[in-house]
Amino acid sequence: MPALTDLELTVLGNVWKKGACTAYSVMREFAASTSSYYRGSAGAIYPLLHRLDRRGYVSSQAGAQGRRPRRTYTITRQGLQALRRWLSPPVPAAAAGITLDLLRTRTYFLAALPPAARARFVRAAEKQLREQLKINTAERDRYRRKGDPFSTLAMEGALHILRARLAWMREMRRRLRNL
Amino acid sequence: MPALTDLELTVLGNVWKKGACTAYSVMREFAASTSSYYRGSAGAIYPLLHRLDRRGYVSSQAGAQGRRPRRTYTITRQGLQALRRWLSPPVPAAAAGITLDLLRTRTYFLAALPPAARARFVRAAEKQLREQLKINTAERDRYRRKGDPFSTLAMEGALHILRARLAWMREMRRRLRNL
DNA sequence: CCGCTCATGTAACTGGTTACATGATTTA
DNA sequence: TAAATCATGTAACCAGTTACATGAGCGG
Repeated sequence: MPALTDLELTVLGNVWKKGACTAYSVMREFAASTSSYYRGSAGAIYPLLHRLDRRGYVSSQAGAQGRRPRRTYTITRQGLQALRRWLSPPVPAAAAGITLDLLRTRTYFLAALPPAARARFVRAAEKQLREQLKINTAERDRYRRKGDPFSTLAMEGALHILRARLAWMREMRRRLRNL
Repeated sequence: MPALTDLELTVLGNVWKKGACTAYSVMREFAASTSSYYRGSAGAIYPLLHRLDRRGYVSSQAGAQGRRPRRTYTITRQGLQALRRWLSPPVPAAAAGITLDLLRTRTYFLAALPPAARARFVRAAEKQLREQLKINTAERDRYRRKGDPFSTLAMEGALHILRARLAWMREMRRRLRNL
């Protein structure tokens, strides 16, 4: 059987964190998260949890109330083991490597613009970054109030990156002047 | 006709930057880049350039040398226009928003580990980040030597982010001690 | 009783990857 | 002359999204 993907492990982590929960509630969490690269669509989550169930990483209980199916998932020993292995060294290089940054990809081609338009791009980017900083600070605070120190720490990471990108834009503005 | 995707615009930008070039050379560039989220596979690039050609964003010249096809692409006026529009305000919120960070996704679930193992994770992550910092610094220097200030600036952005993630890990180590 | 949210699922689509086929040209 | 690289392409696959269908339960 193939290794679990990052999405599968992230879902597994969610199930672990919540205790018994439905596929729907995991889906909501993904959809609500501002940080999510995955949209958290039903078409991804439902088959994924079936898969985890079949392979023994989670167990499922059919809900007794009513006649319609209401399935709750719980992580198994094997699932917790897989989750812990994922969180243990060695950390794969790809996890630390730089990913897609739509501001960076644009920066490569800034020479295609006249100087004044380059400055406009940078200012617009700074504005958007400040906007994102506001949104994600609010999310960090929500986690903090909920008393979830690890999610708080995770969002803190997102804020670090956002501030770094903002500093990069300020530096860019300076450097563009004498180019 | 639908709007161009970010990948299409990135390829278009590459063609603009190189002047006349083959699909193969664009593919090599993507494959070589450490920053690329796209692998730069033939199966993606070749059809993509055909598409840009059909829609008038690039023009193609069949190579005269030999009897085998050797197609070079050049950006058109319409293509340059699209590229400039991409680089002009408003910057879409998604471009500034936070993306997938495989260290962050792991951080959410660090509570599943015993305290000593958490610290091991952070140290391993720091090690990988330092490794990536070395690799990307070298890439930045390559761009600098080539005299490409915008690509240099772009890689500078990647370095900013890598350093921010490293600082975040150091902070995490401190915070984990009294948790 | 109307609409909203909870809840489960599927079918069609999309866009990129993997793996392969093919052949010319260059280099050891 | 063999191996590597340049060069172009395609077919099968895969994972996630979009859009939809279905129905229960609850609040206004």
